[in-house]
Amino acid sequence: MAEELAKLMRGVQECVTEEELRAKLDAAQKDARPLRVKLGIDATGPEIHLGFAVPLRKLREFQDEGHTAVLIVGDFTAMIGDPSGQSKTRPQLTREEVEANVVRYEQQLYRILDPKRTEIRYNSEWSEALGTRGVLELLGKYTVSQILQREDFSKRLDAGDPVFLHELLYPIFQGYDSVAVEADVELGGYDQRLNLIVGRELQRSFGQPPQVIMMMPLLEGLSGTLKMSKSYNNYVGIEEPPSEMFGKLMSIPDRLIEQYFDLAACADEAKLEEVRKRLASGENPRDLKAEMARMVVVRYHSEDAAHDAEAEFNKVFAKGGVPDEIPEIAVASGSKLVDVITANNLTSSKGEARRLIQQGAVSIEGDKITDIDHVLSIASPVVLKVGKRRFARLLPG
RNA sequence: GGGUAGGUACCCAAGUGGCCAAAGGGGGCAGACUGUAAAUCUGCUGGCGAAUGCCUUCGGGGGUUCGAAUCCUCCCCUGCCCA
Repeated sequence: MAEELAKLMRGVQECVTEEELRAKLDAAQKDARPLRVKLGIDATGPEIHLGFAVPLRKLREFQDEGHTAVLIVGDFTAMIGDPSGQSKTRPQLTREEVEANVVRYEQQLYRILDPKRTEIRYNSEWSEALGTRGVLELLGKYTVSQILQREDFSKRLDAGDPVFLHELLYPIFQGYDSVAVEADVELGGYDQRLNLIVGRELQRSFGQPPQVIMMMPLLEGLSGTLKMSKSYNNYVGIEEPPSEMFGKLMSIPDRLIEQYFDLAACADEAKLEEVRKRLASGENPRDLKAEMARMVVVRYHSEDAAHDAEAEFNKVFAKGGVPDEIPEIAVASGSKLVDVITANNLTSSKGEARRLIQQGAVSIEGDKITDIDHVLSIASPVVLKVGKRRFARLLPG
């Protein structure tokens, strides 16, 4: 019991409150009633990334103790868009798009979660049923100043940026999900703090025992400036091919190494201590980074895949070699290099292709091409390299 | 409803008649170097064209002008103050 609690508390940034969690775990055991552990998923995009994997793994730990995972697809709240951070209005998705995303999401979810103890619910189910009267009643349970405590809003207000009324309601609806599914515990990233607390308080207003909330640390994105997020395109998807994953992980700034060992590679405390020591000892951070990247690839693919990915990375980037599998392009004799590059999406415009050529980023069989008007005549297959990581094999055709 | 400040490229943000495809920063890409796709330094960062060039882009429409992101006008949107 104490063991279970300790396990569940590991890696949690903040828990409100640990005592309540202990009591709930006790009661669950006594009554043989599994806890309902809620986690909201963002189905505005089809991919699960390493950052979201953090709370998902915690959810799995709950499942391993026999508890039930309740995943909430925020198709209703998606119409509002989580106001955390930005003032952007998110693109509104149709029901069909959201459902398609959820289908893709599910297979990814079950790489981490146990499907037998998983319940997936759409929050439109109860939010839409609320009706105008119900909404008003719900809104009567919370005050403006409570919502405005939220830093996102107060910052935007102070900065003179617009805050729309419907955004203010986002936390309320998200909180109401907890009431609707009678959550015992809710997990989330630390940035979800206020949303999670609202859930607690609404449950209280509805006469339910308030959920315990557990916040997980946020994983920083690849460029190290913002949290990992689909909207910033700084993420590693858990279903990305091994070499892609490995390469992306190798690109993180050095200062994120420990964090990635912890949150992405799931290293235990002993390992983290070792990493700290080795970093401090002046060991080449690259090797540590490679170790971390390997651990992550092993986790989502396999030992073999990790080996191959690393071998390929070394071959291509450390030694300037060529990846094993590259697209093949048949080139009619007399074609212009710029056209071939552009037509095959190695660049997004001819202008970009020319720029890259001028910058010395394009080579054929290792020979740098500097003439932007270069005309191709291919007698036998040759390797075309554009920038550091775009390759193609040119075939006579 | 009145007053006032704004709406600029992927994001933030300068520009207030021609030198503006539009400063600067971020992000992205590339080169050098290296320890890697880290750090650092440098360059590039709307499209088409071989090119003098042409086309699209400064909230939207209309207008003034040889010429507009910049001026006028109407409209839409946001902040702030007043009612």
